[in-house]
Amino acid sequence: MPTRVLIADDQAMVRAGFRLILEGEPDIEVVGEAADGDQAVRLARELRPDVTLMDIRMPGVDGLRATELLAGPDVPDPLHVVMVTTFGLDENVHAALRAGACGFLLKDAGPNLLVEAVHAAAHGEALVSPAITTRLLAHFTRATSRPAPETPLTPRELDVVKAVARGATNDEICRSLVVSLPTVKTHIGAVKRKLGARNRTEIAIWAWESGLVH
Amino acid sequence: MPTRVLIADDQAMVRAGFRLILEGEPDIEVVGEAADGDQAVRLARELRPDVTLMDIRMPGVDGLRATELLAGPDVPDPLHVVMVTTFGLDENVHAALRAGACGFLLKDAGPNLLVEAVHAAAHGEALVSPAITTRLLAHFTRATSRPAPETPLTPRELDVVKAVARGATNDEICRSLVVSLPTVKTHIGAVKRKLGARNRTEIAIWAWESGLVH
DNA sequence: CGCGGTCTCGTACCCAGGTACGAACTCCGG
DNA sequence: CCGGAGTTCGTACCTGGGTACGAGACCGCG
Repeated sequence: MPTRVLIADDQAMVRAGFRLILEGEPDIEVVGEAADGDQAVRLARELRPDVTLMDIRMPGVDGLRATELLAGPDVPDPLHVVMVTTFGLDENVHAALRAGACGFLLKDAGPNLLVEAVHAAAHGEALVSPAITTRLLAHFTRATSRPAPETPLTPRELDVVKAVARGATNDEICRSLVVSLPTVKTHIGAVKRKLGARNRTEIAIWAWESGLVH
Repeated sequence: MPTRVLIADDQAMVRAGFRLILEGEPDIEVVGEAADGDQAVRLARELRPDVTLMDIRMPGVDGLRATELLAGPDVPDPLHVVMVTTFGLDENVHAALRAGACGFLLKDAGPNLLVEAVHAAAHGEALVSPAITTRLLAHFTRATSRPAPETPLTPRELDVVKAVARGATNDEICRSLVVSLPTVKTHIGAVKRKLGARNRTEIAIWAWESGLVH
């Protein structure tokens, strides 16, 4: 059985283009079109397509809200929504992922990627435009690797930093590491010097940025 | 001018398959093959291909180390490396991205994705297999979306939270928001109640987890 | 208009957090 | 064997953070 696709975009030319591309595939069937978010939600609920291609910017209810209604965290059986947009601004990407989208394509992505994204989404998997993936990965690696304090932290200091980054108080730390309170303060003082932090909150921030904790 | 590609995989059949797929494209040229990591590094340095397809598991120097040597953070002019593997274990993905790879494909990805990934990598952009992207996004959204304080924060409280998440002291906050110190304390008190935070560090952590700040 | 929520400010108090010393002990490498 | 680094602990002091009130001003809404 073919993959059933719903196209939601306010521009008729875009819808026609998508339909043309997708109907060239034997195992894809376009089951409907919507011109605004409201229509998209109603049609999607009625047709239950395997994949919904959703433009972000649409009159009335926009694609973001529509996606939330169809694939958001509170929806019982969420649909697979692939966001489509002309520009890949970061806020859009964040918001789209937050809303439950399982893909994010730029309109200049080319027919191949569109088809592949539909196939991936049909299996509940995600495909994202290369340009956006690049930024996503940058985000990911930036958030996952920032080592190098000029003078390295000692093992014990790392223990303290991790605890601070979890929001622990000095009292909790000294009990969890089985040392005295002055010891904890000593370590924290050393860490602050080494990292150039002015208070424990900045230590926690550093730990998060450097991927020491998740 | 065509995109010049180097293929590094210990299995000759896989190399042949890739070559067949890629040479079907008019604007892609396979300039070399390597059967292990050592060979891959030497060939890549000599040929300077636009894109290197690199298997993770290879005899001797593995794909991860080879990628580090070709695209790692300390390399002056890094090459574009796309990792290829049969299974997409998370540790591999992390390590590959850390090593400087700009793409990550599963071998069962299909010809289309392979071609698209090479095109993307040639432009310095990244394409990742849908199955892996799914997990990557899960990772991303898990780390980026934890909203829903039972009672929502007011705009002014959000201002304070952002400042706290930057590591600001109460004194700095009250000067940057042009209010008095007691006002800042009031807001922070309210935020702590709403978020169930025990101190300002936990507020900062919440802000980071919820994607309020980067 | 009256009500509720938000933002603002004040005063007062307490304690956790941070600073500044000094001083043991262990372990390791030159 | 000796020096340095790391870890531990102590005492004393000060500041910033957090709590607990109360209260006035503003604004939107029924």
